Amino acid sequence: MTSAQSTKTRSPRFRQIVDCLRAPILEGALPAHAALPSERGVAREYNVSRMTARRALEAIEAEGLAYSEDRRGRFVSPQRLKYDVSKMISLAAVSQASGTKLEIEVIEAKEIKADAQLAKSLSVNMGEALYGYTRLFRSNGHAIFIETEWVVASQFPDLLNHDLRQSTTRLLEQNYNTYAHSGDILIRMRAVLADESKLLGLTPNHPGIELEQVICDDAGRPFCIGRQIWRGELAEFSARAIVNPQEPGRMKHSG
Amino acid sequence: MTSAQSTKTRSPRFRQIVDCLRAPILEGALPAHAALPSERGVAREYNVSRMTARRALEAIEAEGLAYSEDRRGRFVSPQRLKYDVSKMISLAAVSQASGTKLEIEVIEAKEIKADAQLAKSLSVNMGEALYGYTRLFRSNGHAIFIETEWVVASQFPDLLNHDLRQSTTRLLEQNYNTYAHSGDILIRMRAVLADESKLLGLTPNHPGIELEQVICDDAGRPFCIGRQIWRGELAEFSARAIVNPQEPGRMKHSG
DNA sequence: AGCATATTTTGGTATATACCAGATGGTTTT
DNA sequence: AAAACCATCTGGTATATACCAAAATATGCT
Repeated sequence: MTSAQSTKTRSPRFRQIVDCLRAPILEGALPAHAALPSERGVAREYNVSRMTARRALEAIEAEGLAYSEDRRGRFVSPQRLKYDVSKMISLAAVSQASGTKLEIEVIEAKEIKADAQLAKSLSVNMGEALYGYTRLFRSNGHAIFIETEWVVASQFPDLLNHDLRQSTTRLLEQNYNTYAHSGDILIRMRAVLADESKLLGLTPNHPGIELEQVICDDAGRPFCIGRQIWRGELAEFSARAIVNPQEPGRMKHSG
Repeated sequence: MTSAQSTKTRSPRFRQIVDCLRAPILEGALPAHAALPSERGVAREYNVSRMTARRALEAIEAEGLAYSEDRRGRFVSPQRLKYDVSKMISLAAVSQASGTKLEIEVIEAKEIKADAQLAKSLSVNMGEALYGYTRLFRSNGHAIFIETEWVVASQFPDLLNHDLRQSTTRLLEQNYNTYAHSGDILIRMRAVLADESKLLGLTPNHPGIELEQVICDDAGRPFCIGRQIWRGELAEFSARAIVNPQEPGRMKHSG
């Protein structure tokens, strides 16, 4: 007979707790990175089992309002980082547009041989030597996304001896006279993989957004492939699309 | 003493099950919408508790490989639907580009008064009459995203009496001589809300991708605001970015 | 102060059990 | 053939309990 009258079709208990937890965050009563109550704390406070408390906190996470760190606690998410994909092609845009300084840590940098997919994207033969490097991007020490880029080694000799903790676009401009002109971009949602989670300080299966880009020079030749995986709750992409006005002949309807 | 020797730091049990469940899906052994084993089924088969089985299946969901329907089961996800945001601004692109026919169901259509945000985006005064309509998009009966659009009522008189189960862009072109020229697009990840879940046939908190767009005419005047919420595992957005080559003066570095 | 050592707290994993309500499918009745 | 009924299966919710290992904190010692 526990709470008999109201057990009709009311929202589940954990969802009510979610509402209580959400309110102070949305009201701004809690600053970014402030600690949320622990699972056991919520369980005590609302007199539910720990698993129910956990489900409530996980829902808050799913809404992007908080993130969890293993064996540390849950914390209020900072603001999203806006990335204008049509203004600039690399991270300089992110860093400038949002007024946020991005810290870059080089995770790995090595020479590899192009597999089928990379070879095709970069218009080179399979087995061609490529430079590949993986970097972790943070803002105020808070991990945001991981990026791996590949370029043709012969085109950018000695690239890996440069300081990779800067905008790649700029680096290639200043040292190799190669300018980014256009880029094809692909955005999709996927879960963060196990190895990526470790770098991002997340638990596996955290929802993320993958961004792939092929960067081309003035001649339309691709010279750089990039693949980013963002913490989903921190990503925000903007773009400006222009419907081709010079080419209305393609319209086919008879009206 | 249950499985003593191997309890060092190996991956958790549910993750091993995930690997087993994932394999046949990735190999294509299971067609789209094929049923996965039930939670109780997995629990029996792998000799784990139902909650552990559930966690494994939820992980498969998080990876976008399957979706669940309440009290029906879990099923293999179909292919993603590609949406080129830079080619065209409305759904005609989706429908054509992917070669998939989209079924459109009108959920709601009514006249409202512009709130502060809508008024600002559409460059009209607050309280101005708008037409707002919500449509559900499916492919082969499978819900993919919900879209709500708002237009200025006085600009498109009688709009709601037209058949809204078609491309809005086309409708406005043919009947009101208004052509989409450019659009600002915003993409971000967020959980699917409760009311949206019902329409999409999902459980709340399903990870989704929100796409907002402001569509402008040749004169740069905004005439339509659209907001879509996609099932995250089904969305894939592409874009072509072109770095402005006529305007290199903005570069500020001293090199 | 600086260091090493316990203790507590935390999220993650896992089991066992229980009930609910909608969906499903087979059976019976009309 | 259509409608009504019913047992079964399903995912969703919820509790109670237990252990692990890493992180944070407190404690004691030098």
